[in-house]
Amino acid sequence: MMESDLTALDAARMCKALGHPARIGILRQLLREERCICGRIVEVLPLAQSTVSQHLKVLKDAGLISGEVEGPRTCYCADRQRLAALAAALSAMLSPCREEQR
Amino acid sequence: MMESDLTALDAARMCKALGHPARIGILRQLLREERCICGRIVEVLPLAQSTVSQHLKVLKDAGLISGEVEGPRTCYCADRQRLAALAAALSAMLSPCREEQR
DNA sequence: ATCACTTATCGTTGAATTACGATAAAAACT
DNA sequence: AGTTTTTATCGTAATTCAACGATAAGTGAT
Repeated sequence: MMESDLTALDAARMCKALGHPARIGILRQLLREERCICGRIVEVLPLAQSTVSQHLKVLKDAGLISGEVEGPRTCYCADRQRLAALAAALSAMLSPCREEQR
Repeated sequence: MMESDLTALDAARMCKALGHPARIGILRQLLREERCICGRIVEVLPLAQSTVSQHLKVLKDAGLISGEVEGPRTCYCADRQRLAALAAALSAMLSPCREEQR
């Protein structure tokens, strides 16, 4: 047992965070390059730095990415485990015989 | 090959639709009872009929449920295939060796 | 034809989201 | 100390969302 089940609320929070093309793009980029500084993402996306920073915050608050300060910059990483948990939770919704989830 | 790949935009649209606890609840209910009339969902959720109807529309526009009129009522069904496609798309994001998606 | 029932839509309100530029804050360099 | 670099935060405007009650529109029964 992995104890990574999500509550419906947690799943909703994550989905909400993923519910914007820019944030999907950021997550993609983070998965592609493993580690990314904010500025790198700003390079890739057609958005202002402040906007990207806000999107990063949303993703972080949802637990989909982590960011650690490294000197003057902040290095972001995708949380693959959490993303996997979300995918699993959606799949689990489909299986007919599942125990009640909170 | 199943040709059910999602564009990032489509995935974002679906996630956005799932990004509200009420809509997760509606989808759950629909998966539990297979077919549900709008009124049935109104019974289960603590929301006004008009609000539920709106949420149903959002889910339908995202392609996560379908609804067909049956006389005076409308019968809704979860689109398991689409939900599975979303779960698969999220999982696919995690696998390192994947072809470019649009 | 009228009535009851069911659901979608309209109109409205308040709250949240999205985007941006400007600014602040922290670290590294000269 | 001052400058540069990098990022988070603030303030703001425009848009969208969420919720509700009221209403309309459709069907079926009396």
